[in-house]
Amino acid sequence: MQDEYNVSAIQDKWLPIWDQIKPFDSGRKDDQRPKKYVLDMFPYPSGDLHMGHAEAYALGDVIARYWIQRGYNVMHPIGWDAFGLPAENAAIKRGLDPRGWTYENIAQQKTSMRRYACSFDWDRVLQTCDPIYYRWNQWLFLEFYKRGLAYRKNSNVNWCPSCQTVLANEQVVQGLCERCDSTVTKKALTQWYFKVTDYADRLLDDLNELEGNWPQKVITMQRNWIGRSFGANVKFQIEGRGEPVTVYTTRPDTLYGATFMVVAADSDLAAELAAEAGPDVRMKFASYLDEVKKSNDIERLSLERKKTGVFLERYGINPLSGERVPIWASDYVLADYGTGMIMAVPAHDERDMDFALEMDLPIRMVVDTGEENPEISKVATAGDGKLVNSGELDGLAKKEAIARAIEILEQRQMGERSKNFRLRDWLISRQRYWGTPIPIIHCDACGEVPVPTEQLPVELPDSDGLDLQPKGSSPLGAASDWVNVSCPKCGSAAKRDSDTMDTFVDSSWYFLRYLNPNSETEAFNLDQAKQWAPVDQYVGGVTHAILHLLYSRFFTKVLHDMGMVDFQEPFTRLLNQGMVLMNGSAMSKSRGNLVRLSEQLDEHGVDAIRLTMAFAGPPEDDIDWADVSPAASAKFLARAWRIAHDVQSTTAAEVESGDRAVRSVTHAFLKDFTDAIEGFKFNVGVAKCMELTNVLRKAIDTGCGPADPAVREGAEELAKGLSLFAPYTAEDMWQQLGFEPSVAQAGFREVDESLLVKDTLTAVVQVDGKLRDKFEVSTGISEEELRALALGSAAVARAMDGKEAKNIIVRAPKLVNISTK
RNA sequence: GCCCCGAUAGCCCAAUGGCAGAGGCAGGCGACUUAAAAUCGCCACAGUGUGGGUUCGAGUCCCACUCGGGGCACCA
Repeated sequence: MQDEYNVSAIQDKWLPIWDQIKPFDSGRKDDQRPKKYVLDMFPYPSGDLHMGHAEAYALGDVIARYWIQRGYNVMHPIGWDAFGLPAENAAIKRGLDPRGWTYENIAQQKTSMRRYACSFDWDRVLQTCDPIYYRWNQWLFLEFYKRGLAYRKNSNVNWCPSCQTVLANEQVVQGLCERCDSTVTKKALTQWYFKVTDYADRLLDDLNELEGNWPQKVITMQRNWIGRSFGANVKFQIEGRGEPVTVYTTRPDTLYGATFMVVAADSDLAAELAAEAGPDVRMKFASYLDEVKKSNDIERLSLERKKTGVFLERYGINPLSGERVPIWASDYVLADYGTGMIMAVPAHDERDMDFALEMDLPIRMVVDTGEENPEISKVATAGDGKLVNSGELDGLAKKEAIARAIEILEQRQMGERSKNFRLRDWLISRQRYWGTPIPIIHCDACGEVPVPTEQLPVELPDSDGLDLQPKGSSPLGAASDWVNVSCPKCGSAAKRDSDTMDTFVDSSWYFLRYLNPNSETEAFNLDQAKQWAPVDQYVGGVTHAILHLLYSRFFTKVLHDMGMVDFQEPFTRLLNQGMVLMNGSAMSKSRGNLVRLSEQLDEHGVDAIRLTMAFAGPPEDDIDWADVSPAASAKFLARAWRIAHDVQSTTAAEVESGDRAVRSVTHAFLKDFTDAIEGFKFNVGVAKCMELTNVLRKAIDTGCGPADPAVREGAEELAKGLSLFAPYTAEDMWQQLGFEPSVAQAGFREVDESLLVKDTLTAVVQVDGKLRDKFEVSTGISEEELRALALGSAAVARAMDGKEAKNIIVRAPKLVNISTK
């Protein structure tokens, strides 16, 4: 046993011992402990771990280790989100095989993670690029397909010219590619989709159950993203067209104010309406459409941009007023929202107002909101008010008018109540190599034919000889041995679908795969799912607030409907950790402010870095590495270690006979520490450990001395508390105290409430809210006694300065407040 | 433009409506030492972004504003 705290020695010493005793094995059949599933978002293997990983895994580990310490059977697995573009791009750049590159990175990260001493169950590791994993992506895809939840359609999709692949809506941020920041363009392509919109209502409504357990921010972002609105579908007859067209509006009350209609320029309907107009219109429309197609989302969404459009010289008939309204085509109406056509009410909609002003179209106020008449002010009013100029709706308030308008439309069979979502279906096919092949075979005779499940997995062909350079179509198409197959239905020559799946498919259900990551016979075991799932605590960055979390929620609901899981939400609680910054900005090589994790670990030790991460502040806040001091963390750990080292009583010491004041501090620590950790206030938890350390130091040096059993009791609980942040140090302390490993499972002492009760405390007297006197009183003092004491105080009399006490509030035993006003 | 979160000491951060300070960093002083490091001890520093309000009492609750961060933003 060493006499000095030696960081590198204890790191080398404990790792092999933990490997042997496996304190974090969650797979024991006879385990009687209650269950807890703690999950960290799995990493992408793009090189070694960095500071951001170090923070995330330090915090997740605090939670996992806390519940182990509290006697739970904690499943805390890790794996790798191993498919995806970065591996492929890096592989292309270096002329390597993406597979080899990926597995090398995984090996390196795994080594780093083990050294970082995360409480992972290393028997549950998964890698999404393993056929044994992605086979079940394919199986799930086919199950979705069977249920009509996976389908192919042709539409204008987001296209990243740099990545040379399509993107899901969620992957386009401000018109830019989420990955590479290129400007995203549109392209008409036939692509695979998952029908998330079928689940839109549930995805929105079930957010209510997460309230309080997920960060409000994430819930709000998901609500915005799903974007449900209620309104009405309204039919307008079109002159010279047999069928009426339907428009969606949230304001059917303003129907009488509809002075024109607008159809999305890039919609089929616009093309049709233009085609049947005069040659003049056809020409103007064609050139306008050309321009619209050239512009990208950034230009389209620019606020300064003037509205543009073409009058189609066609007219619709207002179903309520019978009025004839002109139809325009414009790009400010979206083809893929609602019906791609709107009724425009410039008086009460800012966008329609802008268009009306631009094109000199009439404005008619139909809701008097009390603001200036929009016909004059040229400013649209959207608030509540009284309906005017609206026939049978006149005099009604907005809400009643909406209901009444829908009622009338329904009576006349010219419309009905309706709702719409901002959420679109999830585009899942990608024209890249390093992903899960879509298990469909295209046959000229039979069409889309699912690969029979017994033929799964459809393994990725070797990348040898394939050109992985992005070129707009999947590299797999060129793997002729692989792509050419016979149709499973009719046997004639057919081709495999050569696209691969979005990697967000992989991560949408991985938390269930951890239950039995090596199974060849099922995606996950249903009984195991009953036992372990859903995830009790999920930990990860807020960057996945929409994408990954929405998709996982969608998958969970589908799996629920398939009868495979008995819950509807995958992640019961969610903690979003912040980022690690340096001098106020994100670390990057190009900024020159990169802090290397490996160097930090070498310099200060694993425990000090982990502790620094936990102590820096609330977990959801960003950590500026310039503001924290890993050296100070190391110093504190040495100080804590010496406490254990200095203890002179044996494990047989009777704590009851120990110094009461020290014991009282230890038990208060147990209570406060527990509260802090459960409330995610890890920084406070660390501070409590420091406080206890300070008290024990004093007790040893100048108090009851190192042989007092109370000091041992305190040191033991300190080691257990520290085990959440600094596993090596804590384990070594535990050994210094005479115990066998592992401290991770030692379990906190029960809080002895009787030790928390104090005989006396300091009561304070305020005069008009200001502190004027204080004195020691018995905790059992009565209100009358305390009042008398306060009124008898000379300091209080001075403060009252002869004024009369108007009101005396007594809160025995702590406080008296005398007001004189 | 709309919505959300935040603002406490030189810095990072604590504080069930009840004494503004738990903890740390940086700083100062002292003990130990031949000296330094390490260690140990002690000290100082703000009245809580601004202005109102509720209350016996407000960092904490309410309203308005300023600044900072984040989200959404032609979705009819």
